[in-house]
Amino acid sequence: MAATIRDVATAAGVSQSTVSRALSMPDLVNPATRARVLAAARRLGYQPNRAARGLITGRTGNLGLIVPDLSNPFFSSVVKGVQAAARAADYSLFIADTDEEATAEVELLLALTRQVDGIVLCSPRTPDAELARVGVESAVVLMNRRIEGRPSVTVDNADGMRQAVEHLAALGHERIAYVAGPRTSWSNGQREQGLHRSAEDTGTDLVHLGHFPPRFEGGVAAADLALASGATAVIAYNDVVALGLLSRLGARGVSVPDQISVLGCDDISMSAMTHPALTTVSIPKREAGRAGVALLLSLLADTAAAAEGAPAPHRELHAQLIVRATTGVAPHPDRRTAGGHSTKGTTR
Amino acid sequence: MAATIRDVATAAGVSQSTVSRALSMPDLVNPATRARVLAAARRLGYQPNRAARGLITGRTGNLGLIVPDLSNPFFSSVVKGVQAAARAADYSLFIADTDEEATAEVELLLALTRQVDGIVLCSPRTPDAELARVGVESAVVLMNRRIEGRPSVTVDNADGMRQAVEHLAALGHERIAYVAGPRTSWSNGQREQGLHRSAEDTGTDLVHLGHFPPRFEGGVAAADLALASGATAVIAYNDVVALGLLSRLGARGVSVPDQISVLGCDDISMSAMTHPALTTVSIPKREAGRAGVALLLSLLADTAAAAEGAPAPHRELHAQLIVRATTGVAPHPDRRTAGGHSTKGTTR
DNA sequence: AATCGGTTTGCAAAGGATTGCAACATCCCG
DNA sequence: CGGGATGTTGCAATCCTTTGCAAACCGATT
Repeated sequence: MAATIRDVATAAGVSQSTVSRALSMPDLVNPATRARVLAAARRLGYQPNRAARGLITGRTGNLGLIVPDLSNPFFSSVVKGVQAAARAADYSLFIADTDEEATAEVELLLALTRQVDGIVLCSPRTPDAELARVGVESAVVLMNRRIEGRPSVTVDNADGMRQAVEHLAALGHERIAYVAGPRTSWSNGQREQGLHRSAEDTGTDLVHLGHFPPRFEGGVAAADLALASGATAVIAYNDVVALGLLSRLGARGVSVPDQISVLGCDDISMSAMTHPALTTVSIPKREAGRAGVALLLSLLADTAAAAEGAPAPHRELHAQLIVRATTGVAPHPDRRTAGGHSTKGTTR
Repeated sequence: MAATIRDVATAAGVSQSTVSRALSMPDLVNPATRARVLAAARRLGYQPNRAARGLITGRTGNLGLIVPDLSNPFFSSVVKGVQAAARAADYSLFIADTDEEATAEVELLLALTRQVDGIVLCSPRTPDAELARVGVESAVVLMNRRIEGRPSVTVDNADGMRQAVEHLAALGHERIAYVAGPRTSWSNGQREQGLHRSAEDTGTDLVHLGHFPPRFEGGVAAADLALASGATAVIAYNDVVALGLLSRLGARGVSVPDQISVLGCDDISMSAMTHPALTTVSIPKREAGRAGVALLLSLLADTAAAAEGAPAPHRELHAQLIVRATTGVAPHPDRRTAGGHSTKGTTR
């Protein structure tokens, strides 16, 4: 069927080795010969057989990506970044979705490892200890999760939250509710810490509202709690949750931002388009994806350095508050109603 | 590093061939031997090298999936269905996103074909003629696109639209606008045809509003045209567009469904959660994904039949109207304002 | 005891590309 | 003109599995 390297060799009147070299180590063959080989290869539509190459090089030319939920717009953006970077480097990409199930992560990791050179593990929900225990042959880059001694790409969530809190404080808000995401989310932990510190620094009250699934319905469920908490502003774990909040608030006839301000995180594309448009802490999703692949490729390039216990590379991206229309000056104090438990400047 | 079949053979005291057979053609080896082999394999953590196997069998054990836009919730649901089915059949899945660019489709198709046994091509934007010209070695199943002689999975869009129009007609609507999706979308064409016919059958006016990108902003842009058209109900190409419509209508202070009814298509998860919840034509997305893989696998199972010009298998799924809160009885005639061009019972 | 049918097993040949090593050619310098 | 350095090319081994074919083995029949 498909042309093999032998066919090209015959057509060009050289040996297989010369063809191989002409294609992958161009400066080792005579320019004239190379031209002949390239011409023959093109004419025959030759494309090296990946399996055969992989067999001898031990490399697959594939990368893997594991995400908690493809239908979460945050992750689909990350996927796009990973995809673009992988394609640019001539790698193919296996994508797997764990449906937010922690057990599936390890399973997929093990299943994938044999077929890829490296894996980007995005926002893993598996506990540190267990994750550390899993030994995989392929290089693994963590995303949105920091574990000592492991390469990773993260976002400065704490700083993002600081920007958010300072913005709200400047608008006169003195009591802010946080709608927490999954307990197993590292990013959520980082955000809580950042909020905690910033609340202390700015002298604002922080109300912590339970853990909610990072989906629209999570926000819907949290809205009533947020209202009852007496907070004049709500920061949501992510934009999807924030949209859920807005929806429920709208349904209850609560005006945003006049009666309550809402602030999201991630900056998914829909956030800019709702009415009113959502104020949010923007995270460079595509960039994170690209950075993850870049890190992975650098790891693959010198496995030597990796084995030698060079410090695990780490890349931290910046988060940026984007002020749109769901945040405004705090309503006059006597408009607020009390309720919800709170502690001055603490997360719980 | 990893154990090879030789290691297992040595450990079990048999030849490589016996190991191979014990694992993949169990009834060809003596039960006692098989047990010994299996034990050794497990002990050594042996897993066959996919590249080596692929080299000789000519199969990769991989499937490919090409979709226009991963961040469109419709497609991420399809992806989940495909993913689940592929995993269940012990295939790995390459996923590629074309960013709604038709040229990328053929490119990806060609790049992927060498590394997979089969490809699900979802909602391709490439014209029929060009698509027919591309010869790929791997089996290809079309999804949301019907081309004579090619295996495909589709949804009965026309029937879905019929349900939508009949629902609106029953509510007293006499003038319905359709916000069209991409010109290159086959589904969009099917929906237009279905609408056309149903409009004639029910004797309602149909206003065709240009082609819009199948995204939120498409709906935002279309909303003003819809209002100006004098229609009392709008059917959107898909839910995302419908959400855009709702957003803009809300911003303009138009009440849904009192002043105008809105109807989407796809039934993405967010549609059930907006306020008011979106009436929509539900499409079995996951099921479509599963069906695509099933078709692909059946094709792979008997390539003989395929070569013999057996009729290309086709599977058509049913669409189902889900009435929620964005459709209501038509406003009293004199409330309406004229405008927009229309033709009784036609699509253009 | 030789033969036969049926299982079970091993040998060895693919499959397509990469790569260490050796061979050869060429050229410069002494 | 010989020797060494440099630049090109080919040979052949290697990666790990699968599989056609033949050998070995078994009990049973003639």
